[in-house]
Amino acid sequence: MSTEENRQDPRLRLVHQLRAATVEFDLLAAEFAARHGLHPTDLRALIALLDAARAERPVTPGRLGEQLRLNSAGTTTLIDRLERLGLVRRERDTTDRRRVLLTVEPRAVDLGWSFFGPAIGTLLGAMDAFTPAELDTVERFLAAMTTATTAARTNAAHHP
Amino acid sequence: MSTEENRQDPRLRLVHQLRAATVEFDLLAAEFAARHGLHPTDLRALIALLDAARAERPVTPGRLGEQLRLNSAGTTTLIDRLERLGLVRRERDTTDRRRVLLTVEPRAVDLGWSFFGPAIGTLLGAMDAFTPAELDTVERFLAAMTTATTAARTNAAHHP
DNA sequence: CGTATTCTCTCGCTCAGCGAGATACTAGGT
DNA sequence: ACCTAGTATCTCGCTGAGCGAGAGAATACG
Repeated sequence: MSTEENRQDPRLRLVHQLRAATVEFDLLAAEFAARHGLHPTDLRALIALLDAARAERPVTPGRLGEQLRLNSAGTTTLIDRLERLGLVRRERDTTDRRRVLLTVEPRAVDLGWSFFGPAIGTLLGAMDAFTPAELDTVERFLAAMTTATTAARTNAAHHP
Repeated sequence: MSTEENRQDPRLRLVHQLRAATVEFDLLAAEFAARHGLHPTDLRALIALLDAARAERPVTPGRLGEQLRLNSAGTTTLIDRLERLGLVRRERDTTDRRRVLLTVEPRAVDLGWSFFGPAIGTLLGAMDAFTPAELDTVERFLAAMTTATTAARTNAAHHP
């Protein structure tokens, strides 16, 4: 996509590849968002909500806003937006009536699959060129990179 | 980070890992942006500009806006912002005087390295746990995934 | 009970990005 | 030379995402 230099260190080349993949993923997400009149934040929220739904974890506006790094006002607006689009529903928690529980509508699940389904299919297809052992290596690698990135991030956050 | 289910298909698990890595990268970028009073778009622009500078490719507002999917008005505002921060400079192209050429200030390069340098160092360190052959496999894998994602994206774009 | 705490929402504001159009320059035909 | 079409950037006015401050409602805790 961007530069086709003859990089020296294979490890640096990998960092670059990793970033290229990230950029491509983000572009795919942006494409999806734009097509459905969603803002980037809406999509991030939707993904978080679908993840939580699959894990049967209840989600409140507070938790969602925290995860997306929005303040409470922004979170309210976000949920208003998603609710207006019929993607999510607010329900008062019966045990703690200060809280609101967010439930994703079936429409949201369908929407997610309609777009990411084919994309995931393409990815799975491309994985056929690799042996199980190789995929295992890649999985370890990705896990290591994720951990390292998290470490770098929290390091940076604690080191003003 | 999100769900810790016992997924069946290792390939699906990999898709998930890939997404997790992407999310973590984006969070790191957001952390950097927030710390320096940059908007997400500013950071994307800066990365594009630094890439172009390293490849010695000249960048005009038009090209930049195209890459970031901004219209001309938004692009002008973006460059105004970057210029006000002293990260970039506008210069009229002498051969085609309709054009403006953007050059990144040394300050921008320093800024980028001050943050991503340590992060990249952490990533490189984490790669020491893998053999060159393994890293080679991972590189092929990432390239395949990037290509597949691009394909899925342009497919979706052409299939309204 | 009263007081502090927690969770969500409202209000007013700032500013990123959009659409429409202005401006300035270049290219090509005649 | 001139007129027209095309290209690159910028200006203006507007919409709306997200912020800070704080209100309102429910719970926890002394």
